[in-house]
Amino acid sequence: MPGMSSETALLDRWRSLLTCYNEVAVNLERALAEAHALSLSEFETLDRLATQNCDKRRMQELAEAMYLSQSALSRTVTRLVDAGLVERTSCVQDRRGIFVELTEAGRARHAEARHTHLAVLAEHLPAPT
Amino acid sequence: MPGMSSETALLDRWRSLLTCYNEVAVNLERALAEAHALSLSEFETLDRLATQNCDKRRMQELAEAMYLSQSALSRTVTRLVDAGLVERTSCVQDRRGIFVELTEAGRARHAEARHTHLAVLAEHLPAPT
DNA sequence: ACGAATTTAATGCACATGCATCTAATGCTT
DNA sequence: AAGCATTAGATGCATGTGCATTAAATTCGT
Repeated sequence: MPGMSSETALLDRWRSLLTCYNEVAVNLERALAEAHALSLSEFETLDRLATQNCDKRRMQELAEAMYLSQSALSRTVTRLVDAGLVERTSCVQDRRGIFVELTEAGRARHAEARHTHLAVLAEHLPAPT
Repeated sequence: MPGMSSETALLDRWRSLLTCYNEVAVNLERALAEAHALSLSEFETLDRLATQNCDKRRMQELAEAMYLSQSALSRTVTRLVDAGLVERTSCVQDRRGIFVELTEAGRARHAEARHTHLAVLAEHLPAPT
């Protein structure tokens, strides 16, 4: 029966991807929440802002680099604003646009959380075969 | 600076895992919903029941093999029951336990959906390097 | 230059999930 | 045998997400 073994190989790869992803994601989520009061989405948002050269990003640019819908990102940013970690500033060139910018507190929180992030990856992300 | 390149390698692997997982998961979710009115969790639940030798599983056994909390699984099963795809039958040996069992409709739905599942994996799961 | 179409981001809504709790049944200790 | 601890699974609750819609600003067509 042709294609049989490639089907099971495909399923195996998907299963192992799923296992691996969930293992890391669950532990990241827990560690970031406990140690830094951040969800994974929140950390990823801060990380995009801290990592890219300029600390000021349009919502849309942010959304493109992330695995969140536009609405989910909007609310994530709202939570970060409420926590004092980012600020929204409207953009003069196109007044529909919104800039999101790290605050000092946001930069500091990200710097702390980065270590936890790396530690969890080192512990739970299996080495490449 | 020691460990520097391994850190970026770690981050790169995590990013690519994330990208890959999201790409596949989003497409699976959409394809299964459109073509078979199933969420990924629902499909995975049916799949566990259809794949394991006996079609009758305790909630707990099911939960162990899945990436869902106990409560999420309980509600997923409730949705599948409402859709007529599985049945709950209580277990005589231990009357706290609940057996979950595929119905004929459930078996049929899984058989159809399996093809969609494989097709999406084949299309979106990158080949191993 | 004016109006329609498009784009940006926020919001109402429905819903799936996890945590904590609850109920029922079983096991364990004395 | 009685009582306490444990286990199985369901449910209340809070929350994060996506879809569809909305409001405001910009762009395009004529």
